[in-house]
Amino acid sequence: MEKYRRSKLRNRILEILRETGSHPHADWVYDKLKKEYPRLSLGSVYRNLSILTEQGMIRKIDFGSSFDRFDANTTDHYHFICENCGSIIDLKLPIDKTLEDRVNQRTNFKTKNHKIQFYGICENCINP
Amino acid sequence: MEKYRRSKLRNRILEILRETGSHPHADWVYDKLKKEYPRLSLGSVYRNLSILTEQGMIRKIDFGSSFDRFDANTTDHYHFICENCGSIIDLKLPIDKTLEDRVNQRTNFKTKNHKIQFYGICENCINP
DNA sequence: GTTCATGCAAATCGTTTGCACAATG
DNA sequence: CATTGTGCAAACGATTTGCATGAAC
Repeated sequence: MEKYRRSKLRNRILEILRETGSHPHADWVYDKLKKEYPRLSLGSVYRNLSILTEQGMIRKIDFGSSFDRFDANTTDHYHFICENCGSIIDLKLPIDKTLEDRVNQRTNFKTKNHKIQFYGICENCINP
Repeated sequence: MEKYRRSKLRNRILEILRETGSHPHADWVYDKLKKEYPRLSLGSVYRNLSILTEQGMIRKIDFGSSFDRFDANTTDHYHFICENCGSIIDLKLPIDKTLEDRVNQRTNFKTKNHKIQFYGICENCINP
């Protein structure tokens, strides 16, 4: 009971994504494959990216929600995102700047800042 | 040389955002204020949220880029985001599960996972 | 041959923008 | 009065979807 058939295009999209170290947009994939598949449509790229994501072959980089959220707490803080109810909660945890040191020691990047999101189940959803 | 005048609506939006601990969408703010301002338009909400963000009174919670990005590396890893060229780079840094312990100790949440994004300047942009 | 994948174009949806009028200073 | 804020509706841009045709099995 396979849900999806084999598709050359889908395999190729996965290949392309694996070859590049970057984290491209659908558009970039489309441009990259347009020469190879002159009749390629952007819709098919989106469809296949979504199937590959569902299959766990690739990941979408985002916060889960597709639209903008705003936060009146402008001091630096980490976020907890409840996987059940979707709410985002500010954490009182102190900011750990040593994490940035770890990056600076192991790479040639200059890190200035970082954000953390924790995922799990919030208090309200554990004890309703 | 003030850039913006005082606006009752904008003050009210800021108030609403400060009152709630959550991190609402524009839509939620709109619904919340619709009774108070029956002629309110969603456009004005967006405009004011954007002004408040520019003024540093509130923050937008996002990755900076407005469209979806995909990652063929499905093993857990942290990301480095270059503030100059915008590229997102996978880090080889080990995942630090003790961070989740810190959350679990101080809250009643059950944390299962976390993501980190580091922001700064990448190697290529430091030495072009 | 039946079912899923594709190209194409139209639809969708969150967000932005142009305009005429109201509010601010 | 000069300029910014607002409501309204239209525009925008990334993504999704419906439909007819082509590929997979």
